[in-house]
Amino acid sequence: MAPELRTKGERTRERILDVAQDAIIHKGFAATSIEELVEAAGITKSGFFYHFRDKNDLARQLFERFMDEDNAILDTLTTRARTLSEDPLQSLLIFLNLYAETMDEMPDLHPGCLVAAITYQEQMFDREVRQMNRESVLGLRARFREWLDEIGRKHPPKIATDLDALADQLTTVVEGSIILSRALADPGLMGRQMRLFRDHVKLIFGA
Amino acid sequence: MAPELRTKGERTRERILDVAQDAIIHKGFAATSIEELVEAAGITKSGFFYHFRDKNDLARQLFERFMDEDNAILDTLTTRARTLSEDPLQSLLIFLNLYAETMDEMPDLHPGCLVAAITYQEQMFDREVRQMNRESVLGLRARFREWLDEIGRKHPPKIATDLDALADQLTTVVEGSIILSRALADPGLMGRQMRLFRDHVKLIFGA
DNA sequence: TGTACATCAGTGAACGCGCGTTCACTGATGTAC
DNA sequence: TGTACATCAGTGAACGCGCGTTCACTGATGTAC
Repeated sequence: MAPELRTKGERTRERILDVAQDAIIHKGFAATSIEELVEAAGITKSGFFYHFRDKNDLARQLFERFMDEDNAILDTLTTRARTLSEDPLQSLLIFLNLYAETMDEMPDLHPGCLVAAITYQEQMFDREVRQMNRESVLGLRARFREWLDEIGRKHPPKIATDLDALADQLTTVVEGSIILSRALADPGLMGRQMRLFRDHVKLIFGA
Repeated sequence: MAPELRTKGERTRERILDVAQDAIIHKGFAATSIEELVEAAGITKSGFFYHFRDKNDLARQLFERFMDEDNAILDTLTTRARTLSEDPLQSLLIFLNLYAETMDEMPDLHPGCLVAAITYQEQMFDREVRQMNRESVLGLRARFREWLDEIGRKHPPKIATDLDALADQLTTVVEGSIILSRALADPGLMGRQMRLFRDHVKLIFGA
């Protein structure tokens, strides 16, 4: 899992993905030129095409790597939260706190920010990339819907609630707060939005 | 206020803005070419430059028109909600229902969708456009923060709540749910997210 | 009512630049015997 | 240990296309006298 060292080629490829991710999130896919990427990565344009079939191949590899990182972070936070309490409600509340802290600490690189970037430029990407985007959102929905069901069995909701919508609201808050925190240049906003969502969960199932 | 008829030039300009708004929201600013816009609008490329100084001028005029429409919709919904109840809490709850209905009815053209598009391509736009974007978000924040304060004076919150974050959460939910509903091709999602947010407001101030 | 001029709302051709992509080639490293 | 060959990780030059922008020009409409 620790991807240190490896071959020279893989390190170059990783460097291209790093600069590409940063550029695409800030400027969009179409506005990011291969020329600027290879300049930042310290190779030539033809070197780029040794690693990537074409520009959409870059998007695909980028999104794959991104989803893997994203899922790894969520898995880590889930495991820690489950360890700190055996009650599913308490675990979820701990998880949401950990998630909010993660957002406070790394305001630039949090999970989910590529989802919005891709969604808003969907015509630019081929079917495969759009499908990956869709699946990443559905994966999050399923993950939290199951957790909420488990909570519901132990702690029946105090208030009638659309649990599907509640599962989606986590993603909604993540994506929406990324946009707000960008527009206002306020990195702390994401954590505060996440904690407010946590309050709502707490009220529904009763702490 | 009813912008019927007018001159030939204004109608052409409006037609360009219409096709541009649609294209930019789906493909991003950089990926939208002037060529495709004028083709869709039925004029030549030089005709475009008669109406707009350059491409960023298009963005500026687009955003101005968009913010005006947006504010008009919110004003209408606010007025209707205030008329239907003199209690600020009841009015806000009515407003949120009306807003959710608006989202159900016009899933493509709701307020706020340009904010995200611009935020995710900020490097593409000049300072003026980015500043307009920022101000539109701050305007929404102020509008709801005042409303919440008014509510708080009549109905002290049952639960300690970050009212600044709550005011922002309305925008968060709007922007985030636009992204989710796009990614999943589910137009009803936005309304459901808005109603869930409404539940939270209701719980905080106690219905 | 007719004429002269001004403004409106464009057209058509041309521009230069930068982009994504290709292709023939190459030095460095790894592997087989 | 030396030699032959294969693969890796690129380089450098060239390509054609489409983009945003400019510029000289024009027919239709509006206004003044």
